[in-house]
Amino acid sequence: MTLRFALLASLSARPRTGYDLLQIFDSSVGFVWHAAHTQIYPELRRMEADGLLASVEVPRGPKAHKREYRITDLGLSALRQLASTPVEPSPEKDPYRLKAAYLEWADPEGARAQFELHLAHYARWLKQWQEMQQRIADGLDPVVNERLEARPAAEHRTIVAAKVFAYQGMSSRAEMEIEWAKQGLALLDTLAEPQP
Amino acid sequence: MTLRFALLASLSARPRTGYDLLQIFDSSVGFVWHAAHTQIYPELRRMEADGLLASVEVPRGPKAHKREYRITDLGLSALRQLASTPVEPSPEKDPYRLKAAYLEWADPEGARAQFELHLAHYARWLKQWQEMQQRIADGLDPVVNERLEARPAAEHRTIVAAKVFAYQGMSSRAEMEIEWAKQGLALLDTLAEPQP
DNA sequence: TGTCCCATGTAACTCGTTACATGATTGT
DNA sequence: ACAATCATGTAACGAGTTACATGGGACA
Repeated sequence: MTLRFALLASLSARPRTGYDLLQIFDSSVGFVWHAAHTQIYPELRRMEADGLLASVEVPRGPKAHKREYRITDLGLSALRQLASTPVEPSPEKDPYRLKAAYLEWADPEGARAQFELHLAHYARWLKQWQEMQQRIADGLDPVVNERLEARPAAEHRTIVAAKVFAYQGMSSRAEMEIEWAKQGLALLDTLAEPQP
Repeated sequence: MTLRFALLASLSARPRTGYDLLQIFDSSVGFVWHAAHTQIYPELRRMEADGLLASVEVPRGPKAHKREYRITDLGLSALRQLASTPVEPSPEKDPYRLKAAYLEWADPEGARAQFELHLAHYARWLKQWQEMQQRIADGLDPVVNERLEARPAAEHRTIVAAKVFAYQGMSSRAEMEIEWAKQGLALLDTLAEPQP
């Protein structure tokens, strides 16, 4: 259902091909919800079968085609419904904390490497998310700008605020993860010291 | 693989039945990695087939039985291997931030209800995780204590520190989520005000 | 005798990943 | 000519959820 929501939301700005959506899932939206082409293409066809999308074949060069999907009225109401229905957060499944809980079974180098990977990963993404947040706030993100053009001016404030708020949340998460990984490395140092 | 890790780790303290593990997955370990009985029972059988576990049938009453699993040497080395091998964090899939990014499609009450649910959920769990952390630090958690009894005293410091550190991470996550949800509610208030 | 709790299962389905494939177009 | 990019697909598998099912044991 979440992929569906992401696709409906992306297509609510303007019609796009599966490939266009793939690009978006490798950048903006994909910074929050990743999906592979092997999942996107079949899902688009299913959504069309369900009446949420409609598609046209667009020629490209003399022989090739691409298929462009637009959201239908049914799709729009599905999007509004998904967006408006609160969902109970699911039971936690946190692979990093789980692994950390059984740290005693790891050799020290393995444990250290894990925290360092964790740190590097979230440091890298923190940068991405912060840049994205800045870009949107400055009105420089092309995907968001396309959306603004398609929507009435009265909505612009909300649209920008929502996107900035989402990426801000991603950044907070990253900062928390970085802090935690640093504490993990510090913990390994203490555990390496001989006991008093 | 993560469920396997969780099961191996749980069984490294002492032999247990599927039902025992279920209890644990409804409390301690399950506060970090949730799993249902429909997933646990078949996985235990597969792990036995793979030689990671061995089981015996234990009578209970005159007619009924239960099956108790213990970790084998192969299982122990699999556990050590899983614990020691660093894993690259996966691409982000964050349903909360995704939904927030398209807040403009939600009706205001729906959006508010979502943030309130989010807040209540993580407030509830923050309490659980903090209590668990305290209980372990104070040597009062029965599951951790069983583990300590089964392992040499030299490891005790590491075992307790790892568990406390994991639950500390869960708490940090919860605090971040609570803060974010509060900002979301505040954002909805600003958006409800008329523009200057 | 009824109601929990103990204890374990199957089957169908959804979601997501990985591997394998194909062919046209654009630019150097 | 070749490489990179555009564009889309299938198939097998693994992980996880939901629904459906069953039966014994303990205690009031």
